[in-house]
Amino acid sequence: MKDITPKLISLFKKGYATPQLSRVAKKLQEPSTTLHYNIKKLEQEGAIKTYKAVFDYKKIGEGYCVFVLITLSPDEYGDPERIGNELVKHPEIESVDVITGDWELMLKIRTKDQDAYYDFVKNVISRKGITKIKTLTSLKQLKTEFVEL
Amino acid sequence: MKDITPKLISLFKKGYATPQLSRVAKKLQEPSTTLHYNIKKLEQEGAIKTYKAVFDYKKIGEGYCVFVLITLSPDEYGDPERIGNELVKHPEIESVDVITGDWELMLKIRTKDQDAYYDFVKNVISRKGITKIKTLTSLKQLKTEFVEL
DNA sequence: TATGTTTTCGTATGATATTCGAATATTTAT
DNA sequence: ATAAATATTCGAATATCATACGAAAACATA
Repeated sequence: MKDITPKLISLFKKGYATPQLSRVAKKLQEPSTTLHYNIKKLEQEGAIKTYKAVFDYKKIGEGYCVFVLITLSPDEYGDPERIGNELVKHPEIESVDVITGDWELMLKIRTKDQDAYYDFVKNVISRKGITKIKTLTSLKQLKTEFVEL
Repeated sequence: MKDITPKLISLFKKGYATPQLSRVAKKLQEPSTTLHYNIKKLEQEGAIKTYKAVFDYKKIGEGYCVFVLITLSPDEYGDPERIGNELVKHPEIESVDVITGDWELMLKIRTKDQDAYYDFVKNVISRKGITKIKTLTSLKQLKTEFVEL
């Protein structure tokens, strides 16, 4: 056994997919060359960043999902993007937003289980610059990435 | 002009893409037939829900992004999934989660601008069953759907 | 160790995207 | 308004690619 699956998941999480021209052509009843032209234009304009897979995250060992609200320390408060751009690197993090209101950053994180999340908090989130976090645990995901579950 | 673009965006938001076998094969240095077998298995198991595009949402007229924390009325509190499953239908909503803590539901919503969001709140969110909402506006998106921006 | 099942992977085939060029539509300049 | 430049549509030919198939290997089960 080669166990290619985790490698596939890792690739498809961010890309390595492509539009299915023939299905689109059938659906929209337009010539595929015209669609091709329009799609390439969207890609070149940067309107489309990538094509990727959406998973049933429970089935790929990432069933635990949380939102993390982050309060930055006074010295980091002025530049939330600095810490945000470090967090972005971690594969467990689905999204990072600088936000308004009572907190400075919002993360969406997926891990295997609560234990794995606790490790992640210890190793990644509990660092200088982050004063306090509030974790909102997802009990049930009804829709993600525009895809109904 | 046919203005196919909005139709394409609508389709690619949820699907109409497919794995790019040849690129994966080159990347992983594995025979494409073996990869094909493994990918089909993931799809049949339901581990992969769909393949879709990730956009630069500013460039497709959905630059305004917010997180909405929802407090349900006492009579709806026991079954947050009911209202959640109604919300799921709206194309502006990227994700819907039932959550723990001070609120019952968490939404991620994308609209053109603040005006469009206000309309959305009036028409969709301000309804019986939803007592109170707290909107956290995204000032800057650093990562979304596992894709760095 | 034998038997059934799953996984790998080459070959052949069918399906599909992409290129190209011409026609049409749209925008821009005068 | 008209012409010129540019952008978009789309059919035909080509090149690329995914998929079906079958054989061999790996793995699991008894």
